[in-house]
Amino acid sequence: MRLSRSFGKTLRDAPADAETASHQYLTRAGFVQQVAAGIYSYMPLGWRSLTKISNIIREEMDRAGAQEISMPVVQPRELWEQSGRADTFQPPLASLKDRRDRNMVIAPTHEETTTFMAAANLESYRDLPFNLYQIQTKFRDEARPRAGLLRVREFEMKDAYSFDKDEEGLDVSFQAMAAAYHRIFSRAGIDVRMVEADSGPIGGKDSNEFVLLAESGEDTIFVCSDENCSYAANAEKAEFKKPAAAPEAPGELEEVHTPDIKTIEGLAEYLDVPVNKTVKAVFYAPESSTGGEIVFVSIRGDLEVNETKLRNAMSGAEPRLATPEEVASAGLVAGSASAIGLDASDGPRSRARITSIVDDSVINSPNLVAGANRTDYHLRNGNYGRDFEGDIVTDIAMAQAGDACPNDCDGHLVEHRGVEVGHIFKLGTGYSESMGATFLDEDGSEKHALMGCYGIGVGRLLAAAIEANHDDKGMVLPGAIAPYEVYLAGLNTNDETVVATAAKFYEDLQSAGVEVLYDDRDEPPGVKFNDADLIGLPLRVVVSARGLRNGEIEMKRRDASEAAMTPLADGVQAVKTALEG
RNA sequence: CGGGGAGUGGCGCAGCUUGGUAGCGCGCUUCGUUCGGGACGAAGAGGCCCCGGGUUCAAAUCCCGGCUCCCCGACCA
Repeated sequence: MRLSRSFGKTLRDAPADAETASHQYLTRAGFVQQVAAGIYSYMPLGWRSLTKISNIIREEMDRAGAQEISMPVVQPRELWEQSGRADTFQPPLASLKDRRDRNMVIAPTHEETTTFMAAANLESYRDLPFNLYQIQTKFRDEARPRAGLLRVREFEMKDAYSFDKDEEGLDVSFQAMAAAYHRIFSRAGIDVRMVEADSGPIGGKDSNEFVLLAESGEDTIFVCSDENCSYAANAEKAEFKKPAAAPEAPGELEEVHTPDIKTIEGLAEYLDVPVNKTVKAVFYAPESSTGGEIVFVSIRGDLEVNETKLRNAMSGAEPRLATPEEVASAGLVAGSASAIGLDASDGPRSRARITSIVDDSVINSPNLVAGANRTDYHLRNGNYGRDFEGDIVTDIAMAQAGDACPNDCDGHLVEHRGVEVGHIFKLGTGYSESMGATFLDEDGSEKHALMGCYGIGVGRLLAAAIEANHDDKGMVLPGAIAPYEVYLAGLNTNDETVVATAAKFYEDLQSAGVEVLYDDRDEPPGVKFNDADLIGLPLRVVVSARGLRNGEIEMKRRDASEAAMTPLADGVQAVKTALEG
């Protein structure tokens, strides 16, 4: 493609409100155009990159045995009522009515549609397994799109759905997709980590995210520092070893006066005990609650509550911090509360409205300082089991950098920021039950198919790749996803020999199967070099009067600081060699 | 949804406090010169100043209402 004919122009200045590198460079290089908040058009260069990513994904999905299909973006709301997600999907389903007043939705994902398709064609265990995928537009009316293509409302997504007859089959399908994902990201030239993740409301037992490490990412992940240990997890999911306290004989419960002490740190200092010898109380309520229910969380003073883990402990109900009014009406004394004495069945602190959830850090820690449920008083020597109990005891603590790895190794957790570019789930039978995807098994019994689902955000992957690969001049695109392989610039546009030689070389490269963006514009060298750096193709080739005096052209890799001269006669081969290296 | 910021030629901005001819840089058009890291000269084109209402002789500027976009947070299978 001749740059003079390529639609779209480079911009010297980025829009002032573009803050992240990928947003700025995608806009300046003319890859995308913003249409509305979180809604973008792809221009020719951007779409070529997106197509390259899509093709890599397509090849690897096909290789993994998945079959490509295409499902509708606009679909009847009844499908979503059948699965039960019509009113629960967050962010809210975008809806519209067709001319016959029928309720339609704009699909944010396609579990319903795929399962509907599977149900109509699945009869026997002999039909299983199969895996269906598409690369297609999704719309999610996110509350806050941000950072260019990193978080948008409408986007291209590869979504695949596997169907198996049993758990073993699901494991095989799941592993096949994980392997395909590793190949896809490797071929795209980006370094991702597969991390354990929370499944969230979609449910299922296993879920892994593929995260590209980048400071501008929205996600926090923890990776074990031990090279021989593979532990890596999203902060929402991350576990860690909580060192057990030294065994101590339980002391006698003792009330102490703690005037004006409201924080754990203040309490620990005032009583001269380590923070991890205290237990703090945090009050939550189910998001939807207006009835005064309280979730009373007890966790060791040195730990913070992980609200995702808490949500799972609350059977999926979204937790929110309880309001001061709710806390007061439950008879709890903020700043001096504890689960000790929570069992009193009379009065406002009736257990009917209070669920006690205790982090497992508490049960092995003897003689904790706890609230006395009386303003300005605390208790020494609180012991789980003797003085208080929980309705639920589980891990609800937030991991922090430096915590011990949960695996059997000597490592600790190292914190990274990252962008989630892929997510794979084991769904189980939830959708096959609601949508009726059943089959007759070998023994003649009717069973529900076990499902998995597997997503990749295609545009986000492009943005993430730029976040991870750029410098202060522009993108440094991995070759496999760059819109072209070579940026060919002819300098000295007043020199007929240079122009003719550059044009000839352009034809020669194309004939040799090299994808070339030929900068044939009548622009000064500086403009061409800066645009070459901005667009970030892997290799820059310069034809100039200076070089041609020695019968040479110049080649420079985008990720290299030095250029090298090559005889023009060997140019095509030299370019091919450089692209492979 | 809570908090903050911003809407003026394609992009980046000034003008608004103190109402009175819309301005600058880049980009764009034409001609000439120039040609290895965002060249130079000359002549041009291009603006419902976000929208609606109000005040005023007069509104980009003041007042009221609305819309949009960005950032932080909440949220984000």
